[in-house]
Amino acid sequence: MDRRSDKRERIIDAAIAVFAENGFQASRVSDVAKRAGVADGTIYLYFRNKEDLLLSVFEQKMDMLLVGLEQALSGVDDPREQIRAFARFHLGQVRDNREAAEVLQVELRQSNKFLKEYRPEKLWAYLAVFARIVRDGQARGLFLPDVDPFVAMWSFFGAMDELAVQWVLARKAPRFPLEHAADQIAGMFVRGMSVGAPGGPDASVQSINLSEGT
Amino acid sequence: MDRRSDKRERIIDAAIAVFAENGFQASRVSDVAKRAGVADGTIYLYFRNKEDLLLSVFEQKMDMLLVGLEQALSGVDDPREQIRAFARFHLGQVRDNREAAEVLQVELRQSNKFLKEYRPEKLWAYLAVFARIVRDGQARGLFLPDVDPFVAMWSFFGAMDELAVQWVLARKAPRFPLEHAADQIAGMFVRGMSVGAPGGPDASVQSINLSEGT
Amino acid sequence: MDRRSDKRERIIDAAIAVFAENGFQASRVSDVAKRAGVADGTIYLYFRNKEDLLLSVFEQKMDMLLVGLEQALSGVDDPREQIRAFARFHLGQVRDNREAAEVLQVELRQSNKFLKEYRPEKLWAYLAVFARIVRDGQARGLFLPDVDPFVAMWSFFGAMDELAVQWVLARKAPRFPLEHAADQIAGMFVRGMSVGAPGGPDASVQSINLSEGT
Amino acid sequence: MDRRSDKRERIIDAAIAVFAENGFQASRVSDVAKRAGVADGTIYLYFRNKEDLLLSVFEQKMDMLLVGLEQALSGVDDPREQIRAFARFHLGQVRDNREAAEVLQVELRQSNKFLKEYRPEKLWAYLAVFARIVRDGQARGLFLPDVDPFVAMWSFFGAMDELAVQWVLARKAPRFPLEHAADQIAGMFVRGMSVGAPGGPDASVQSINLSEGT
DNA sequence: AATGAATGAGAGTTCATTCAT
DNA sequence: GATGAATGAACTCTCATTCAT
Repeated sequence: MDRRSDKRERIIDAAIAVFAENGFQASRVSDVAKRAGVADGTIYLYFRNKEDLLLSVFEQKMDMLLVGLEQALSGVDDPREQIRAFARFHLGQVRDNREAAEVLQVELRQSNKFLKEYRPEKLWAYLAVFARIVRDGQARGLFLPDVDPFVAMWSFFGAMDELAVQWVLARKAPRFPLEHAADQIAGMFVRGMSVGAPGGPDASVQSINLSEGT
Repeated sequence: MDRRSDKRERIIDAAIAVFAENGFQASRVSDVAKRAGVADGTIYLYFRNKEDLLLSVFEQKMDMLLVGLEQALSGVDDPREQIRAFARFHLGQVRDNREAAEVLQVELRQSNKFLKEYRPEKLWAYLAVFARIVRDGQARGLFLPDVDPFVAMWSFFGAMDELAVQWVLARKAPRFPLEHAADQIAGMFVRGMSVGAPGGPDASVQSINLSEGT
Repeated sequence: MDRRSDKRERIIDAAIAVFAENGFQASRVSDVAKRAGVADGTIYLYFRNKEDLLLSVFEQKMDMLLVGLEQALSGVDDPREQIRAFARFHLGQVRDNREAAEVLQVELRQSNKFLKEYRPEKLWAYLAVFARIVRDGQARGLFLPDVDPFVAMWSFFGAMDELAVQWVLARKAPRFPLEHAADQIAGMFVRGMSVGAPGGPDASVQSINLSEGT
Repeated sequence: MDRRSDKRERIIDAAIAVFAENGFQASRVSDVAKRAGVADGTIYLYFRNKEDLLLSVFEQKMDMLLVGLEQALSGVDDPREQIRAFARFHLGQVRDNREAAEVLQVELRQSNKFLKEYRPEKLWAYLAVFARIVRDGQARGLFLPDVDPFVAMWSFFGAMDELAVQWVLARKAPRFPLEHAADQIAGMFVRGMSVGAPGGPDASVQSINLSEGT
């Protein structure tokens, strides 16, 4: 099992590199095998098929993300700070693991199965952390009770993901600093959810905030 | 030219329907042709290849979006209201053109060319409207000067896009109301950018805004 | 009919140029039409199909060759001189009409119909001139009676044709002088057919050459 | 490697049969595969594409020709006899391997790549044997020094080739005996190159032949 | 006569996956 | 477990030809 997991790991690493370089569709299983130093058929001893290999990359990286996120948030108590830490952690991972990020951000979307059939429960678990922070902040009276944690969670992820995609796609142009994006996004959502925030003229959602001043 | 553009339109409409039903990869050009009521070869009189057909769907729909957006924003003066109108318009379009949205949200992302080579200038023009609103609001003293319009623009789009994807992908589950998501997202960003917003404990970005009023 | 033949001519000329540049198979009828300045469909008012167009090029050029050959041989009486004049004329045409030669030498062979079904009667007429010269020489006692005019005719044509192909194919390399080849070939066949020629040690064919010796 | 080369051979043999029957263009790769008893895709494990398969037929047959030619000439010393043996061998091969000859004589010529890009080095090696014989004969004083071995070589090949084509193409008509053609061609070239041959009246090339006459 | 938009048949090739060794 | 040769299904695209105008 030691050798087994070793070979499995090598195949996943090879897949990340190959998929990041050519894209999922354009990558050949035989290229992954060659890069991993195994025979084509060996891939199928560890993965059901090509798509399963891609999903396994996803699962493995999400496991790492989940563990890393817990560490990044441990010791941070204030929900507003947790949001900032979340954004910094997530985009820091994108920056530090560009190939893996490229596969997750871009290539994963090329899998029909991923988009239409697969239930990315590990992504949900990852984002559930954000929803929990929101509810926590609401319970503490820091965040507006009208904020829908479900919508906020996907919005936050969508914002980070889109910036990550733009950063990854900026192949040759000088990439903008992801830390800056992380702080901007975190600031936006923290202010956007915080009690005491001013709304627009007819900000019905924030009806509660009318009496609040600066 | 009348007949030409007529036929081109029919092919694009057929492509949207077929791609939405089967997915881009699984769709055969001959199916699109059959649905459009033309011969296979005719497709290639109007589009370079299958992928060009997909990208043309994108271009055509973005043209419609741009025109619609201008209308939706015309007569709205307050930047905060403009953001709300933007969100409602965008997600309203997703709701009212589910097939097209499915193609743009899901299938388009599976095109390597789109992701890696194509420069979606019409999308940039669309989003530039948001950046302009942000700058306008900053000029009027309504929005925090520290907000980066570039990051805000992509965050806003990412948030809406992610919600749209989740809505489109919720094939069988009861879809949540997109109007609700639109208002939530708009409120989040309006509050998140507005002067007078409270920040977190060490909200360095907004430190400047303490003395700013509406 | 004046305009007709004018347009027909323009199409044939365009076909020669296009076929010489791209090869017959790779040439598109629409390219010939474009070069001739007519619509695609117009081609089919003058030629049954693409292959008929190629064969028409052949026929037209063979007509010109036949006329030219008669002129080149007129006034030449000695069969040995006629052979020399034939070779010079033929390879001179190749040199002076490289595009047409290229089509005849190379592209024509890409037509299955030409090779397998078409009976190139004009080529036979052209070569019959050579056979006639041979028989004339034999009647005059200049050429060996054992020489088979049929074999000699095709050998002569094959030799010239092969040299022409090599000259045409030598696209970039400095082409060798065709006049030299013409004289060499003519000399070879004249000597090879002439009475009094020495044969090999057991030259059974030339049993007549009693005086042969090394 | 045994099995590999075995399968490669089977595919080439199948290709010869199929190409000879239907012509190269009209033959389907799947037909070759079926005849060889392999799957379509297997063809592409041994050959880059359909055209490469055709060129490989050429290479393989040329290898066989080269070996056979050496054998046919071994033990023959007199250059005049060698030329006769060459012609007999070559046309004997055409007669004994009609299908292969048909492919080489007719179908190969329809390949643009063969005609315009491919450098048929094996053909050159084959013909170089002829040029060597000529030079040998000249060195021995048997052949006229004015004969250009390059032109003679291509002329000889062109003559044999043309006769072979005519023989192959005479699908229904009773084929003429190739042995007769071989002897005729050999006799023609031997006499045409031999010292002591009579020339035409102004046979400048043969200035050496002072004693010409009947 | 001339046009050129429309037709639609047709096959080479790739590559994920299997399975005998 | 590991191999890698063999499989074979699947589909885009081209372009000669037609025919309504």
